[in-house]
Amino acid sequence: MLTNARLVHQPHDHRRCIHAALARANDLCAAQNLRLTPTRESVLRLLWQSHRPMGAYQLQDQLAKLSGKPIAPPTIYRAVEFLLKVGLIHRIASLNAYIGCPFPSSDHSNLFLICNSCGSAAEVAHNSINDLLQSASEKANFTLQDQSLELFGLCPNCSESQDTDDE
Amino acid sequence: MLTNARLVHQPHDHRRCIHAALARANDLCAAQNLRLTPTRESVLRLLWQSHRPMGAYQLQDQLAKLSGKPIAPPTIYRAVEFLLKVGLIHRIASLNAYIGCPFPSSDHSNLFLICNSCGSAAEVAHNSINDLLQSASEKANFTLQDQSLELFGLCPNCSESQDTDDE
DNA sequence: TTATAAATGTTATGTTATAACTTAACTATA
DNA sequence: TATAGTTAAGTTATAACATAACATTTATAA
Repeated sequence: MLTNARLVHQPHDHRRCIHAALARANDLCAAQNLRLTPTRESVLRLLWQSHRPMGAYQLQDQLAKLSGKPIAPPTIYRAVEFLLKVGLIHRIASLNAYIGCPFPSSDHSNLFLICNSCGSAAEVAHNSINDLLQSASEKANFTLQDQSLELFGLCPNCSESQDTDDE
Repeated sequence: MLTNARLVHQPHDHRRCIHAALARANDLCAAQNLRLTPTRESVLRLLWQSHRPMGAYQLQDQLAKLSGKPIAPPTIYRAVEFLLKVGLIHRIASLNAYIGCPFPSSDHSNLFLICNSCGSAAEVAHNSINDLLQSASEKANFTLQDQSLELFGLCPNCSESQDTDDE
């Protein structure tokens, strides 16, 4: 099982997350002869500013601030499209939002644990879940190609504070 | 395991699907003292015209045609909101679309098998999957509240024709 | 019957995403 | 180092999805 759940839900030196993500991105693009252009890198960096998914128009605002000039939606969507294709980020369909992938080079299908309270999203790649989904598909003669698995609830931090609030 | 996968992917007398869905809706609303108004019933009926999810603006077009007068988006979204709340329909997040629920009275969390080729969507409520998701959540100290599980691929019919196309 | 709540109509607008066309920047080859 | 080919980015407009806010109508029950 591959996951960043512990990390996401604990205090940590987040600069390391950002740094590692950018290093992985550089490696991955170099290996595939793809160009991690300034715009693409900026969008990736923005998505790694936190462990919360960001929408395209949030990215637009922030990139506009960073670059000091107006940015049009297609600029964002193109960068996002590239990063998705390479596997450096994921789309969270139920939020219309995007998040950095913590293990982009491993071929994995993923599950997200999204906190209804703080908005954090942790990624889990769980073989037994994927196997079970695969076998359920097979039972229905369904040829599985892609998946979007999003669980909503309370992360460890938020469910604790929820408990104490309720007293 | 509760599913309508067989039915969805086989030729069948679809009038029975529609009829049964409306009967269930009437029962369910009667039992809870809720009003299945003409608009709500029309939207539900439209969603049961096929086993493919429909978007809000498709519903708007069709309802306008049916009723012979223009329909504004809020009309659709209100009907959809009601039907979702009662559990008569589901939202498919990755498609921004809605589909009738084949077993609205059973408390279930669901998984959709969505065909990339014909657009059909079958619903599966699979205890072992839900248990596994629950236990994966627990392992991460995550309090599971809701889920959106959407599998994409080829339905039995379309994967067959795909095979023969490829020869 | 009238007060109340529930549902619908109406207008406007917010939010997310893409089409279509132009310009600029990189890359490779002669 | 020109030049053509390709990829990326800029620009404008608009499509597609969703909701806010307020007015009106319809159902229901006191």
